[in-house]
Amino acid sequence: MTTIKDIAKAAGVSITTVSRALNGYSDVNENTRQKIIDIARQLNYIPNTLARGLVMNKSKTIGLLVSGLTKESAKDNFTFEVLAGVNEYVSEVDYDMVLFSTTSTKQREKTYTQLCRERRVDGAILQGIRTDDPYLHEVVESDIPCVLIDIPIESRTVGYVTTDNVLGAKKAVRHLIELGHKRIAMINGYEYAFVSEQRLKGFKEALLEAGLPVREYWIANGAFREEIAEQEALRLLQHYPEITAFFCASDLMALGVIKAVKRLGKRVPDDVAVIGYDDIILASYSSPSLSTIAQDKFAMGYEAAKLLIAMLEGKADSHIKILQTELKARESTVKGIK
Amino acid sequence: MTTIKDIAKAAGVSITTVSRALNGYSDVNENTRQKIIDIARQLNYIPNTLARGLVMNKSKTIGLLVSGLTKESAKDNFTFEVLAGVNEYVSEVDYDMVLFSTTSTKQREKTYTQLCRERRVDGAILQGIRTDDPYLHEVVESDIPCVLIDIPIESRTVGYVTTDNVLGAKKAVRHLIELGHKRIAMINGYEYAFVSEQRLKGFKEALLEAGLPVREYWIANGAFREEIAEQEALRLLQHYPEITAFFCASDLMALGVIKAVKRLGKRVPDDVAVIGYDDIILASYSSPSLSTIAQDKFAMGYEAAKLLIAMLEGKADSHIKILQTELKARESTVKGIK
DNA sequence: AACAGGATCCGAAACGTTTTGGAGGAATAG
DNA sequence: CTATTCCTCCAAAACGTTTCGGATCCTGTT
Repeated sequence: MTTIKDIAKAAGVSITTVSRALNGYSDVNENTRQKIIDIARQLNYIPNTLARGLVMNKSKTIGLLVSGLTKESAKDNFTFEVLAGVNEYVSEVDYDMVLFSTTSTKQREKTYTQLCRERRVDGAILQGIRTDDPYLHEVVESDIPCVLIDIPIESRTVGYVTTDNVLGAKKAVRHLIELGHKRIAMINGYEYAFVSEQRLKGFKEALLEAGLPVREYWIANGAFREEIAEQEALRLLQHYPEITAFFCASDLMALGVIKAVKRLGKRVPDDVAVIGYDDIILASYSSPSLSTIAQDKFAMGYEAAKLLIAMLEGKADSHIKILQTELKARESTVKGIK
Repeated sequence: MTTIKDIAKAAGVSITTVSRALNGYSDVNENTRQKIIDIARQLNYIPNTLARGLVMNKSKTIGLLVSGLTKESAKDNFTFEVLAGVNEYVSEVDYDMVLFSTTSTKQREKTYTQLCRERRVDGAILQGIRTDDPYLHEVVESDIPCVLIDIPIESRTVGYVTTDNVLGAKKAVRHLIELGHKRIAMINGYEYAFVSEQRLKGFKEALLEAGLPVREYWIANGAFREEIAEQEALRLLQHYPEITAFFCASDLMALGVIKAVKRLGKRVPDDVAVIGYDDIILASYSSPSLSTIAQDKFAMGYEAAKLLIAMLEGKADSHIKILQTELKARESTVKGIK
C-alpha cells in the first residue's frame, strides 16, 4: 500500500505538499501538482480513509439504523427500498453507508448511540423504529445528527422525512366513499407508530367530511401484521356484517383482510372493498390486485440521505421533508380495473 | 468524547496499561483492571474504531458489493434477503457491514478494489455480479479476501457459496415430467451467469434421463427480466404451440411467461404449466401461485458472511459452501394445490 | 546475600493523514 | 534601494489507539 509518504519521496517534496496538492489547495504550483498527481496514479495510491477520518474527526460515513431486517421483512419491501434510496444518494455524493440492524440475537447489547460513536459515523438515518423504542430518544438527544423516517421530531441536530399521512388516508377513504361505501371499517397498525395516529386521523376526518359517523368499534389494530389483520377483520365482519369496506394502514394487513373476506365466502370488491397503504410490490401482483395509497419509499430514503448530508455540511435550510402520496385504484376496490 | 488518555489520567496509570487492561491482557493486576474498567464506564468511554483500525490495519468491517440495488430490484427480493443474512451473521460476531453498490450514476468511477481499499474493509462479499464484469477479476486477483455468491471461483483468498443449481433444475424438470409433460421449453437468464449455465445443464440432463429429446430451439434467454421472458415465451408458444410446460431460470421470468400464456388465451396449468426458480415472495402471492425451486437466500448471505469471517480469521477449513434447494409445488403446475 | 524470575507497569514509536504557523525567495510597490 | 506582498513550500504537531522493549519491584531460591 503506497502512502502519501512514498509519493513525497518519489516527487522530492514534503508530505504536506502532497496532501495539499491532492486535495486541491491553491498554495501549490500547478507543475508540482501535476507531477504529484501523476506519481500518485503511477504508484496506484489510495488514500487511507481511517487515517483521514481520525485526524479530521469525520468519516464520510452515515449509519442506517433499521429494526427488524429479518427474513420476513422482505415481504414488506419498505425497508429495502428506503435502503436503496439512501444508498443511491450516498454514493452520488461519495459517502458510505453502514448498516446497523437491531434484529440480531445480541440485540441491544450496544445502543444505537454507542454503535454510531464507535464507528464514528457522521450522522444516522433511522427507519422502522417504534416511537416507544427507548433508544430512539437516546440517539435523538445525543448530538449525533440524524434524520428520522416517519417520526416527526425536530431539533438542531434532528430532522425527518415523512409523507402526508393524514391526506393519504383521506384519499383512500374518499375513494371508498366515492364508490358508494358508507359503512367503512379501519384496520390500523399499532399505537406506537406515528403513521398510525395520522392515518387514523385522516380516516376520521374523511368520514366526518362526508357526513358519515365514526364508529370506534369498527376500528381495530392489526400490528402491521398480515395474520393479525386477518383475525381482526374476521372478528369485525362476523360482528358487523353490514361493513362494506376496509381501509388498512398497510398493504400487508390489507392482504390479510382480503383473506378474511374470502374465508367468509364473500367477494372482493363486490361484497367488501379493501384498500391498503404503502403500495408494496405484492399489491399489484396479488389477486385481486390491491388498491392502495402509494408512497415513494425509494424517494424517502433518497431524501433522507440528502437531508442528512445537507445538515452535516451545514447547508440545510429546513430539517423537514414531506413527500406526497398517490392513490392507486385496483381490483380490490374497483371491479374490472387493471 | 473521552479517550484512553483521559482514563489513564483519572486512574493514575499509563495509557499502555489502560489499553492492555481494556483488551484483556494478562500483564495487568486485577485490581488495576477493575478500577480502569469502572472509570471507563463512568466516563462513558467508547473506543475509536478509526484509530484502532489505523494501527491494527484492520477495520472489522466487511463490504457487501451488490450490483443493481435499484428501485426495480425490489421485486426480486434476492438481494435484500442476502443482505439481511449477511447483516445477521456480521452483527452476531460484532463486525460491521458497509454497502457498496454499483448502480449509482457515477458508476465505475472507482473500482470495487479501490472502494474496498479506501474504506479499509477486511474482506468483501460479492453478489449479483455478472461473470463478465471486468471488475470481478480485478477484485478476485487483488489480495482482498472475498466470498462470491453464485460464482465458483476459488483461490487462497477467494471462496464462494452457491446452491446446487444442476440438481435444482433437475428437480424442477423432473417435477414437470412426473406430471406427464413431455414437451418442455426453457427460459434461461443470460449467458454470463454461472447459474444459467448450471440450470441449463440440469435441464438437459433431466430431459435425457427421462429419454426426452433436447430441442435447442425451445430454449430462450430472458435476461432474468419479466418482460423479456414474456416476449420470448410468446414467440415460442406461437411458433411451437405443442409446448406444454416451461422451466424458467427465475421466478420473475416465470411470471412473465404466465402473462404470455394468459395473453394467448391459454390456461395455467391446464394448457401450459410453468415452474420458476428462486421462490421470491411474489411466487406464493401471485395468481396462480408459482411453483418453484426455493433457495434460502437469507442462508446464502449468512453463510457467505460466516465463510468470509472464518477466512479472515484464518480458520476456514473449506472455501466453498453449497446449499440445497427445495421444490415448492404450487398452482402453476398442479391444479387445485395451495 | 546474591540472583532468577515473575508480576506489573511504562515510554515511545508507529499507523497515515490534515493542518498550523511559518520560511524562503521572487516580484511588485514606493 | 527597501518594504511589502505573493507564491510555493515545509517541519512538526495532532488525531486515538496498539505494541515493542524495557524498567521496577517483589518473592523465593540457592
